[in-house]
Amino acid sequence: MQLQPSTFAATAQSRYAPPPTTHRFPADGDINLSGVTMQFSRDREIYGEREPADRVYKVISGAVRSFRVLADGRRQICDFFLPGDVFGVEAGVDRRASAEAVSDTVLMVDRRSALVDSSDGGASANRLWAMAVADLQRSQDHVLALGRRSASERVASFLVDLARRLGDGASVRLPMSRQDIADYLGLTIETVSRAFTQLQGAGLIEMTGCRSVHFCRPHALETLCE
Amino acid sequence: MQLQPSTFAATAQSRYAPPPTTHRFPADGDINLSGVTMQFSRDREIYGEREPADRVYKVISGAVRSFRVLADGRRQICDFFLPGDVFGVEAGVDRRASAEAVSDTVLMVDRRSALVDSSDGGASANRLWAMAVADLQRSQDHVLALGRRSASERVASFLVDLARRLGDGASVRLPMSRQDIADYLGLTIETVSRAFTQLQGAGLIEMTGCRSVHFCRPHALETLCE
DNA sequence: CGGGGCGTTGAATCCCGTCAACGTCCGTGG
DNA sequence: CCACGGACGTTGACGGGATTCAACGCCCCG
Repeated sequence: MQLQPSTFAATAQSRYAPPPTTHRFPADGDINLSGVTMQFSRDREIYGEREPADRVYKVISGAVRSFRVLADGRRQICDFFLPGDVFGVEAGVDRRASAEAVSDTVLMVDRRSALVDSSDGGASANRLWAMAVADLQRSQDHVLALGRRSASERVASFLVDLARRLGDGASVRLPMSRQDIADYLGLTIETVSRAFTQLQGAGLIEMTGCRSVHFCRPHALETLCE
Repeated sequence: MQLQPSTFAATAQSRYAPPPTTHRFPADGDINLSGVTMQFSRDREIYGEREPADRVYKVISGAVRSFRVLADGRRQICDFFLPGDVFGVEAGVDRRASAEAVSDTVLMVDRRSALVDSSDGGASANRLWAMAVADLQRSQDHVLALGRRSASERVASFLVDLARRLGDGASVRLPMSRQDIADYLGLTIETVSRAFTQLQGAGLIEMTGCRSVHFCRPHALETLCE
């Protein structure tokens, strides 16, 4: 991991670049990081598998994917991190996944020890525990989707989750490509694309641009997710 | 949740009942529970979804499945807990999954508060955090398997994982039914069965009884898992 | 001997993956 | 200005792996 130039590289195409979003509700706002910010241009690696897990991050703007790859190149995205999310704490001594910037991204970085060895009588340790439990619950939702949902149901629950985290409840702007969505949902880009058109055909969503989704019947969409 | 009679019900068929196994390595032995033991006969509920998460458990003998079900009855097993494992800590105020005894099972139970509000300056909170992180890593392995592995690969990695936890490295005795395995791996019982015969046909395993697996080429089996 | 629980096997079906073609948008450069 | 190329997304045709539906075998037990 190294410092990036302070201006983004030209890899970001304006067509796909989302308007800069900043989390309105500082859900993890009580986590104080040192205030050092770093910028990562699209597809830039933040950390790699098996590297020492000595830093923690908070997303200021942009988006991050955490993933693992099998020996033959199959990739599984474990989670996306969005503005306001803290990540990099969910590890032992070494990383078990890689992390990359989905789009041009600004992160706040701190040494992990700043969170771990605090002398506040266990309060911060409790906070770390709560964060790990929240990550675990997200991961188990993921397991449920991958194990027991159809392609369209996976896409629907993905959209609902994304809308809760950065949408206004009626629409979302997707920060990631179809390939990223496919690798998160255990599908292929073609199947993801077909699921979108299928949900649109059912009158559940409307695509206003391939990265912008409007929810026509939010309740019906949530019903698909159990 | 209520106390079970001290003798097991007759639901356990001797044919499938594994020999009582007790973890030889007390991996979580530093977690001191109160010493109250409870017995659960096969398929008995330990706790249900949405119940208050006020107790923690440690498996003494037997096995436990943690699972969630969709509205239409599809079931996804999130994890199995084996002798030595501590579970029930991985929750917020309410349970997000149900837990049942896979076979006749003995648990040690304690109030969750006994672990959480300790006054040891955060040492126990750190231990809780480490446990949650370990659960998270297991869950992410699960995500990888469900998202990007074929049926045979899932069964292979399941066997390898199980052998590491309660086998002797060369063979395992499965505590759970084909239906449980299927619901853990996101498959059907028929597909699981075919994967077993396929692995056997490839000379990787040998079935000595449908609940007993011998590893003919352990290294080749692990290679299948990445 | 008959019945039920559990597991295996076979045949047909279906959903998703694979392969390919095409469309769109954007940037580049003649 | 338009031609060209590349990245990304969509759609269609086809094939394959998993599911579905069904039959059968095994074992235990009444």
